[in-house]
Order: sequence, then C-alpha cells, then structure tokens
Amino acid sequence: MQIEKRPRKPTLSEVAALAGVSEITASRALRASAAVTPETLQKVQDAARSLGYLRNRLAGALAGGPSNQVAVILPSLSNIVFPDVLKGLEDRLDDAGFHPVLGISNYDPAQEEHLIRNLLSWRPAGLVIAPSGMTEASRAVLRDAGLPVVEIMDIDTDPVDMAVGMSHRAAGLAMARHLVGRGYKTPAYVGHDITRDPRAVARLEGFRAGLHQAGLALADIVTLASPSSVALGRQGLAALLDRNTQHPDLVYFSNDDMAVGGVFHCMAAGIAVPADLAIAGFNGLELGQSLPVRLTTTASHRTRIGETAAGCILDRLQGRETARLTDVGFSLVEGGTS
Amino acid sequence: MQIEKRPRKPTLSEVAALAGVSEITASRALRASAAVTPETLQKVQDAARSLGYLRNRLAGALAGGPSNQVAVILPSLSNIVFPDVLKGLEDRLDDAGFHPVLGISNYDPAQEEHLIRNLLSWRPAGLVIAPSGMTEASRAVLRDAGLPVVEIMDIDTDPVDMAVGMSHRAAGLAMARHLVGRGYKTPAYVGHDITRDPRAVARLEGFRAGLHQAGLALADIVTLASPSSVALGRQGLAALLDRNTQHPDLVYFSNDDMAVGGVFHCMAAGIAVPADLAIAGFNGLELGQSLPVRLTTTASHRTRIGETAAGCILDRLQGRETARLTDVGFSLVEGGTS
DNA sequence: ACACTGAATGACAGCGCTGTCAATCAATGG
DNA sequence: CCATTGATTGACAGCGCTGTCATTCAGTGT
Repeated sequence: MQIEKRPRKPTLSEVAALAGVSEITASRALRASAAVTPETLQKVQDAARSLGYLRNRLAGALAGGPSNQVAVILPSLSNIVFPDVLKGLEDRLDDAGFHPVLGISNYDPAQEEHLIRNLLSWRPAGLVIAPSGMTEASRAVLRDAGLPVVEIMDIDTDPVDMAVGMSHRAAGLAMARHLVGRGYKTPAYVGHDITRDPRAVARLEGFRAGLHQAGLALADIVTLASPSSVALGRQGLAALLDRNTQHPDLVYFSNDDMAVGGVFHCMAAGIAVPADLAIAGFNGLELGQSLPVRLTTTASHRTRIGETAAGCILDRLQGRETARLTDVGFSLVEGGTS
Repeated sequence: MQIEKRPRKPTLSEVAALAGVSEITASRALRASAAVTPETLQKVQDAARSLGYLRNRLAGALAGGPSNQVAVILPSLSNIVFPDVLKGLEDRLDDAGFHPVLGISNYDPAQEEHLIRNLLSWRPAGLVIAPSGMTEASRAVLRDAGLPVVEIMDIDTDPVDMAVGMSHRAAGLAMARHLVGRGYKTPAYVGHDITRDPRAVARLEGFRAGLHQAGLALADIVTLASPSSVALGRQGLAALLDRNTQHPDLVYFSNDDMAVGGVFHCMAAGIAVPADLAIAGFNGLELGQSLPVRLTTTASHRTRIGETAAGCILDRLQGRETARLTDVGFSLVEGGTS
C-alpha cells in the first residue's frame, strides 16, 4: 500500500525532460544567464509553467550560484528610525532582486554576535548592520566572512569594511551653533535611555561642544532610563521644569519623539513656545513637522542611509568601486519652536 | 603559478577530521540533534571553534534539514502599522531561532505574486503575508507550496491556509455605536487613498452600518488620493470644513495619523475639540495617545497580530493544532476628543 | 572546398550537508 | 555465560542545481 505522499515539487530535470533539452540548458534558459535560442527558451518556459516549476535557490546557491539575500541587523523596530532605514534598504535591494533577511539585536552585543553567525550561515550576498557595540568576535567573523559588509548610522567609527551614515557629533554641534546664534542663553537637555544609544550621546557631546565654543554650558540635564517616546519626552520636560534650578530658555531633546512630547507638555501647561521656552529635537520626523508649529530639528536622512548602504552592497557585488566611508549628511530644520 | 585564492571556509568534514570523528557525528554534535557523548561533543566543538567553522545552512536545508527562514510579505514599511506587525513577528520568530525574509509589495498584486515566487524559491519554513489583492495565481502557488501560510490583518476573508487579524468592519461598527451613544448627530468622514486600503474601506462600511442602525448617515465625506499622513489629515479636515455643506459635529478619520492631523488643524484654527468638533481615529498609535488630549480611537493589536501569526507558523511546524481563523480583536479607546 | 570562429548545447562532477539504515559495543537479565 | 537491549557512531547516497570544460554545428574568409 502506497503511503499518501505529497507530490514532490517538480525539479529542473523534469522540466528539462519535458522540454526535451538537457538539465543545464533548462537551467540557463530559466536564468537568462547565457545564450539560449529563443525557441529553446520558449520550450523550457512552457515546460516550467505547465509543471508549476518553482526554482530551488538553495540548491542553486549551494552549487555556486549567487545568493540574492542580504542579512540586515538592526537594534530595534520600535524606534521609527529603523523601519525608515529598512525601507530604504528594501527599496534599493528589491530593485536588484535582493531580499533582506532580518535580525533584531535589541541593542545587545551578544545577541548581535549570535545573529551575525546565524544569518551568515545562510551565505547571504552581503550584510548590513546598525551596530550595537559589536564584540571583537563579531568583527572577526565579519572580517573573515568574505562578503560586503556595511555598518550604518554612524561614520565616526572605524568600520570593518564600509560605513554609511552621518556624524551625530557634528549634528549636535551644528544645532548648538544655530541656537546660540538665535540668542538663547540657558539651554537644557532632556534625553532618554542614552546608555544604549551612543549616537544620542554623540549628539549631546557635540551640542555641549558647540555651547562651550560660545562660552555657554548646559543649565540642566534630565535623562530618563526608558526608550524614547513622546510620553517620555513630556514627562522629562515636566520633571526638568519642576526642579527649582535656573529656568532654561531652551531645551534640546535627544530626538524628535521626545521633543514632541515636550511641545505637548508646553501646550498642556500653557507654556508659550518659543517665547517662554524653545524646543529642538533630532531626526526630522514627519510627526514633528506636522505639529501646528513645526519643530526645530535636524533632519537625518534615514531612508537615504538605507538606500546608500544597499547601493554599496550592490556596487561591491558588481565589482564597482566603493567608498569606505559615506557621509549622507544632515540638514538643520529651522522650525517655529525656536 | 597559483592564483591567489581566498582560503575557503572550513567545511564540516574538516571539522570532523580534526575532531577525529565521522562527518555525520560532527554534524549531530553541532546541531545537538541526536545523542552524542559529552566527550565527542566537546571535541567537535573545540575543533569547530579552532577552525572558525561556520555552518552552511544552504547545504543543510538542501539535504533535507529544516529551514529557519520565514518569508514575510508586507505592503509597505511607510505606514507604522507594518513595522509594528513585523516587530511582533520578529520577536516570536527569533525566540524560536527563525528569521524573517522580507518582501514589500507596495500594494501591488503583481509585485506580490512575484515576491511570493521569489521568496518561496528559498524554501522557507513558512510564509506570512498581509495580502494586497492577491491574484488567483498567487493563491494557487501558496496552496501548492506545502508550507504553513498565514494571511494577516484581516479575518473577513477566506484564507488559503490560516488568517490572523481582526474584523475591520466590526471596528468601524463599534466606533459608530459608541459615538452615536455619545449623542453625535452629523458625522463626517475624512480618508486617505482608500482604493489601496480595503481595510480602511471595511471600517468605513462598518461605520456607515452603525450609523444606519441608529437612523443616521454620513453628513459628508472627503477622501484624498495620497497615502495617509498627519499632514494629509490636516489638509483633509480643512477641506471638509471649507465646504459649505452641513457642518459636522464629528469626524471619523481613516486612521490615527489622519485624525491627529485633524486635531492639529483644530488647534491651529481655534476649533474646540470635542466641544465644536469631535474626532476619532483608528489604530491606537502612541502618537494619538500622547496628544495633550488623548485621541478617541480603536486600538488595533498590531504587534499581537505579528506575534500570533508567528505562533501559528511555529505551531504548525511542530505539528500542533492550529486555528484557521484567529481574531485578535480590538479595543475602543475613549479619549478626550469625543 | 577547408580550416576557423563563435554560438548553442551537453556531460560531468561536486557544492556541504543530513536522512536512513546498518554496525558496533557496553550494559542488562536470565 | 549468552541473548537482548539501547546508546552511540558510521557508511552511503543524494538533496537540486550550476561551474567548467568539451562538443557540435552553422556560418565565415580565403
């Protein structure tokens, strides 16, 4: 008695047989990778269609064919920044027929290392990572992997292979200069859990440096040990203003989510922005730009980072020249909150 | 003369040789898939480490081993809803050592079909899709694929295999009932490009049905042919109020982004919410809940949809029973804008 | 008419691993 | 002491495809 068996997926050799050609010819026809008579092409395609043939890329890649998978490791999806980056990546990769294989490190270097090995074991064509304190072991694995690797977000680093991003320190510095130029004298800072966010730290440093150059310093600073959010920004500003320290005339927030929370607090507490208090953020999220009064912020080009990183991978795969460091820059957005 | 050749990655057989065991034993040791003496285990692990061995899952999967990739097809990453779903998916998948392989259909059924074939050619363990008008061909491919398939977001459908989501019609209906109960008499609607968003259409239908049951009808309706955004909602409400039709006492927006735009318009135009105009959205985004006045909305459980969908895939893979339809429900959020 | 060229096709081997089944061997029970 | 059992290991074959090199054959130049 025959055990009922799901009819196996048709293989290339069955397609070839039906089309009356050799396996390898069928392979070439279906990949358009080498010269095949239009006639043969037609026969093979017909055969494939009538059998419902679905290419098995596992076998193809194992046999030496190219992979069209690109490993992507991000620290989180909760922060809108990373979906934006991912969007840019996906867009460009998709154009070239590539797919991201995703891993989320949760800002954990150990998890990151684990993900690197795991994703690499599928022999992807390239790897894009927004590092979260990569271990030396991680770097070593990437170095030996022999595939294009792009580290994204930050370019104040020494990448294993390539890096695409912006200088967060420069962004903080630029914002400080801008605001100093507007005449603010007693700046304060409200931040989220920045121990996990070296880029926010870099912005803060740059901001401080900018103030320092103008003979100013932060009047006060509040950091809360939670991931950034609108609610947290609101809470953070309330806390800041509650203290009986020198009242700031300006608050620089660790990012736009936080800053929008600050704006909401002002709305609710009847604080005039920017007359009583100016507010600035970072990222240039749509959210902040759709407020009744546009948020002053620095626009980071997140999607462009993704696109550019994907471009680096693709360029490298096609043997084109690639830059080690790519600065996508940032732009200061002079909104109405400062 | 020897062409310089990147030292090939060590293979399992080299590890086995170094460890002094057979290939298959090394394989088992590294997978912990069958009984191996602690001693052998140690030897093999040491050998693997000292060689910098990196498992090749391409070969493993081809040889009949399991895949830990799950294809995920979403219509977009621009709408925060989908990153939320993806987060839920990734979370649960990661727990089980699985990775999402991502494809974005851009709401295009043809692209969707293309993605399905493409991703399936990597022989993933399962597939999760937020359908965008799946073609019959797509459904057929999925049916024949012989892997767990979960269609997400909507459960008002007839899925190929499983579906996880909520009834958007019911959500619209519930919101209508709630608002009718609050005494509003002249409701209006502001929506985005809903031709591409059947779920928004379903909510609108449900909303209309709810009104109808109470002897009411939509006083006015504005739909704009762009993807939803805060700015678009703002613009939409302005347009609605600009018309010299009966003034609404309530506007139901196609989603929270749009509704928040509406709130912002009211702030800017000096319209008191909810005294002059009530506003309701859909999704329960953090954004709306952090407004100075919390937005009235329906919370969709996006992350839970992702988690549940991943759970279905995993359950099926482990031979556990799975439901064909899973309703994750929704919850009405009575905010201050109504 | 003949060697020569290039396009189209094919034979072969093997990518690196795991499922299946068989072999080995110490421990157990009578 | 011998058959039986279960735990551990190994031999073998093959997953489905593509790179490499060889072969075929029509078209070209002299």
